Amino acid sequence: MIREGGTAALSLREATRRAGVTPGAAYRHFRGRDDLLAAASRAIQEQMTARMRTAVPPRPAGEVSVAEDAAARALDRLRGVGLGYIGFARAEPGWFETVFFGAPGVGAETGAGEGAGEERDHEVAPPFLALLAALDECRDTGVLTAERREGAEFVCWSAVHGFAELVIHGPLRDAPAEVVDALSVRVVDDIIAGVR
Amino acid sequence: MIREGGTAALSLREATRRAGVTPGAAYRHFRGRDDLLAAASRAIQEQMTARMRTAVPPRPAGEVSVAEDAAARALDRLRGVGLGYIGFARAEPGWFETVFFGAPGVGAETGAGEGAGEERDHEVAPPFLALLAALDECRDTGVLTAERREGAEFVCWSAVHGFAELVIHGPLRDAPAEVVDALSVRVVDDIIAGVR
DNA sequence: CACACCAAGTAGACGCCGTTCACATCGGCC
DNA sequence: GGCCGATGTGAACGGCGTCTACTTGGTGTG
Repeated sequence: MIREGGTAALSLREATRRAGVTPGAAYRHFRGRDDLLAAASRAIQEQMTARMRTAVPPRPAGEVSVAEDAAARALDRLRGVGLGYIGFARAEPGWFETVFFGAPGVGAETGAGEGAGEERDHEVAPPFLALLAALDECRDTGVLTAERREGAEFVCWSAVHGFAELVIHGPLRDAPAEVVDALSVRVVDDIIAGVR
Repeated sequence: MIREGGTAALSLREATRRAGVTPGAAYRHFRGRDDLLAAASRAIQEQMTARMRTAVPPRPAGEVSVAEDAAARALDRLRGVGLGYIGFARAEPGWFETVFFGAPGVGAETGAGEGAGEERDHEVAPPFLALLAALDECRDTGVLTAERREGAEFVCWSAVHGFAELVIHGPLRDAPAEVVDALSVRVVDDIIAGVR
């Protein structure tokens, strides 16, 4: 349901209907619609990281790792993470909409959890972890100084996520695919240049 | 209602209730809830551009415009647009959420309008226009080459909009204000560096 | 073996929502 | 003076999320 129609299209009643069950049964497994949405969001994030992993080709078997090659590989990985993120958003806009946006409303009413043992949802999202790893690799291979590494994840994530939204909801909504392709690499390359 | 609670908090019934009127009356002025939301979005965008205009200090009265100064002023204006955008998103997250995201669902079912004279909503948003103007000024003053100017609006908008989302919904949700302040200028400066 | 127990599901209700339709009302214009 | 269009009303329909009391079927234990 999320896949076609986005977050708003997730209906608890419709979900139970498809499961061949009455609406009340859902409350045996989820605290409510929001909880169901959060569970879906987690499932989607796994798919997303998997896709981002396959988007960047695995390191070639040759072990001739001159420092220069290691740096180039780190840069390629960083580009792959960014382009993979954008690619996922374009391929599955409904899923994408849910991932980083689904759970909390705009109000700050998330405080005052019920129990004490409540595990907060503040664990870092897997796709964000992939970005962190790529940036660390850039620092370790000398592509990024330690100073420039600091906070770079926010700059990179901002640009890539913002572009994804631009393509899905914004003025690039119905631009031809080749234009979006070209702009994708432009955004990723420019942001990497700016962050170095 | 949108201001506190975001897009989802806009209820047509509640709106008519506050207006002291029955729900049906709304349909004399709007085609439905989506149309009301679109009207609200337009109103918000005007407020947003006004705020972005005041965020960048007006040009000093001195008319000693060496080319160098004109370039510096163009750069300042570009920074101001970016920081104003982020500032608006932080000050009014509910409004912000609606502006670039309110109207269409994720599906592409916007086609097949009813009448022939239907004016499409593809007119460019005013805050985006402010960005275009700032970038043009950068080109005219030599800050940006004509080649680099091409498509730069998408790179800039991506970074700034993405950062705003990061602050509102993402891992920077409850970061202290000073950290967000510092990261804001980092993002804006890095993206300008990358785009040049 | 029998029994208590508990997870899972059901039936039905409540209040909110968006939307529609037939009907009232009231002001301005020919 | 009578018409008409804009505006609002009242009631209804179906869908939604959520809650509560009640049934049921399997499982582990005395």
